Amino acid sequence: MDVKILCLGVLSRGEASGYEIKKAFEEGPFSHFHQASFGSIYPALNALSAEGLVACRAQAQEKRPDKKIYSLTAEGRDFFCQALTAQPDHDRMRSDFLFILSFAQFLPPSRVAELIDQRIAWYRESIGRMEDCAATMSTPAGAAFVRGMGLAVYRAAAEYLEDNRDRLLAEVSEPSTLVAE
Amino acid sequence: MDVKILCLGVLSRGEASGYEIKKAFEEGPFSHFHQASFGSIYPALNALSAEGLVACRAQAQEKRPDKKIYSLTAEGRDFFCQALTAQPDHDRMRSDFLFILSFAQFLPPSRVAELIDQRIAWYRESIGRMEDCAATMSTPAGAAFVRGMGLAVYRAAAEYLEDNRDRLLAEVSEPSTLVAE
DNA sequence: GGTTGCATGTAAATGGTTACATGATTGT
DNA sequence: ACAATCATGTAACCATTTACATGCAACC
Repeated sequence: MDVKILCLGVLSRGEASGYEIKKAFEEGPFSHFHQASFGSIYPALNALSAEGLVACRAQAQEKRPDKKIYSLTAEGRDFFCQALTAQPDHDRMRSDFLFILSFAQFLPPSRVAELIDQRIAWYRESIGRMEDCAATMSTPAGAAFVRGMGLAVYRAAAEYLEDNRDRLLAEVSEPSTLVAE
Repeated sequence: MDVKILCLGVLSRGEASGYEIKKAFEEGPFSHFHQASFGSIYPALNALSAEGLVACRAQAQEKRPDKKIYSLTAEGRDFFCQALTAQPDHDRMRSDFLFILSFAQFLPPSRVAELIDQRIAWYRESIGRMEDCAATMSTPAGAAFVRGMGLAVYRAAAEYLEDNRDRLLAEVSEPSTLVAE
């Protein structure tokens, strides 16, 4: 499942420029489970164009580069639907936050507190954004379901951090309690 | 935060071979938020050895290649602790499952059901393994905290899928309900 | 007789990010 | 004055995965 398929997915929801596709991965409905940079999106769009899976229409703009608005062709839609039937790869997650935190005993407790507090704030902010998005935009059933799952997971993560923060701090501050029992 | 640091992290919990380090990412305490393959672990270990951050002791084995058991040196431990103080990168997650599911309306409902059921089974299995792991092994405070967070998140994900599965299936089976309201 | 587990390693290919190049407009 | 937003694109670089190479033992 490469960037080309991801672009087709964004375009299946309506025409868009490369710039707008990037935003879909940065802030939009895909932001919490996929990402792509300009350096991969623009070449992907050119390749898709060459393969006839997307159509490109240049919209002239004053004092800016032409905005290239891409849309799915019939072949592109078929290709995308077929790609969706493939068995999904395992999720890949890499969290330096969790890695670092799993060695909390090697860090000063104040740093552990800071890391957790930063992360809680980040989750709360993301949750807020996703709720706004849910309230504002009408979303197809699948996307709404996935957003709901993202919300459920982020809420669980934030709650866990809030509920267990102080316990961890106590444990890393007084390691004797662990050894004593 | 590259594979070298990840290896140092595993080794900070005790000496291990490359093969055992791989297992830590496959089944062990890091499996739900990081991964690494042999092709990256073995070169990383050689580089760390050359830099003096790990020591290597070959354990002869009959009819098998020597098992190379690595352990942290004092410099390795310092280096690792310093690396932990860096501000963690943003988590990167890529989930083809969520991507595909967000286009559920393009798939046959039976396939949507299958995808969700597979995923629920996967979460339940992972949760079981993590609970066993928690019951069996004594873990440092940080690692226990992180595992608890993994459990909380996986449970929330599995529950969401269980609770909302049928609603999504109804929506993708009768799209008229969405349009009608 | 085939797969899985143990055990290490290399080379090629992949797939992607980062940095660069360009440039006007709007906001602080 | 400086940063951010809009807008596209390329090239160099990077890290990692995949496939290959080797080989025995145990299990089914």
